[in-house]
Amino acid sequence: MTAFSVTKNTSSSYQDRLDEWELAVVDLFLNAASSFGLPKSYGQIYGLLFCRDQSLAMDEVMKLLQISKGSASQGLRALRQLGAVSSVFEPGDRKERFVAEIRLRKLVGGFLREQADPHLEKGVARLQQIENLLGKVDGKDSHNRGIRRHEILSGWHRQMSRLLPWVKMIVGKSDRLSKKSSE
Amino acid sequence: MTAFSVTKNTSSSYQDRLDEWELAVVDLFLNAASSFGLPKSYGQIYGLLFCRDQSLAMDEVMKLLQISKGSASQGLRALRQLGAVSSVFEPGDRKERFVAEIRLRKLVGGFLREQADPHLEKGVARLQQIENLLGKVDGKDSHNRGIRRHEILSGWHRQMSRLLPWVKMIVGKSDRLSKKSSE
DNA sequence: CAGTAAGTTCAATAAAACTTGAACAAAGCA
DNA sequence: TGCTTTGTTCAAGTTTTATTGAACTTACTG
Repeated sequence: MTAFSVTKNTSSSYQDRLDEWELAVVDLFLNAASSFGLPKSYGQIYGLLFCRDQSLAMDEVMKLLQISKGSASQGLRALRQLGAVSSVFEPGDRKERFVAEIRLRKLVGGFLREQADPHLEKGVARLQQIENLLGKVDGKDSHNRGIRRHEILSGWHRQMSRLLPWVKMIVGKSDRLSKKSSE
Repeated sequence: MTAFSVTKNTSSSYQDRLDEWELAVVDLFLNAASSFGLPKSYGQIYGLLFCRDQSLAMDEVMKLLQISKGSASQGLRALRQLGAVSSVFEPGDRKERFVAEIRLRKLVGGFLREQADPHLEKGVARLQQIENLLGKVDGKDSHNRGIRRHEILSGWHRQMSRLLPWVKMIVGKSDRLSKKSSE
């Protein structure tokens, strides 16, 4: 709210404000992050880095997005863990600087690796647990029913396991027409 | 907690408690729901129906899961909207009864239709908005950068649009070996 | 019709998730 | 070593989201 109107802001080398289109992109990623179940601040940070050609350091991210040190630190760490940003060290500078990964295949791959794969693994354990509980069921009807449900869940698990590799394949394997990068 | 131990509970026709394996399944779906960004109660409700051969009415769901009327009502409605449960009316009974959809293809299809497709549509609008904002950028460098980013985002959008149909295809097209249903 | 059962709504409440910032560690530099 | 910069951690605070239950509709039923 209360935007300081349309100040030119074309003064010197560094800006401390985002362009309007950058704000829109940041907001786009903010929303995207929520719908992938990630904190909004992660989306903002990624969005900002996505907009920039130059790497940014943590304090610049904090200032530009007006988020706290804690959020910036945790967000950048998580994004790196996801493979969505990588860090670079300019020689003769102690600060760690960050750039966004813009290859969709990498982004999707990282997300699946960090989010989907762990769920599938937990799924195995849960199925096992259900199987165990089926051992000590009194009623025969319930036991049979349980067996059938366990079979269904196992089938689903198998199918999801198969799906993920396809997703990783399909994304990024498009007509490599336009520009060189970005996929 | 404080389970009334291993009471036989095989007495008469209706039980008011879940078997241990059923509790485990309900919990599995509770967790699954959270990780898909849906309220936990939706997962519980679906999980319960998934376990049962017979349809359940809303009051039975409430009692078995110990959730409120509001949660049950909203949960069942949302799940039906997602295509994850369907309702049946026993003749001569005023109550609406519910059963779980167990075909994975249907579940995934419904989820994508209700969750992913809307996001893709909103994406078109957002891209348009960014394009508009690029019209009124002062700096040439920023403008160019914005154009490039817009192209990247458009490419991503196109790829995601392509991916979804594949997902719907792949899921459920497995070796139709074991049982007849469940896919 | 009045009475009742089934289901919805939504403001209030509870629970979960995110963000903050001050205290803390780590490491370069003088 | 002491000073400074960079980055992490986490308890407390804030915001968001989900759940509850009482009041309200709807529509059977006698």
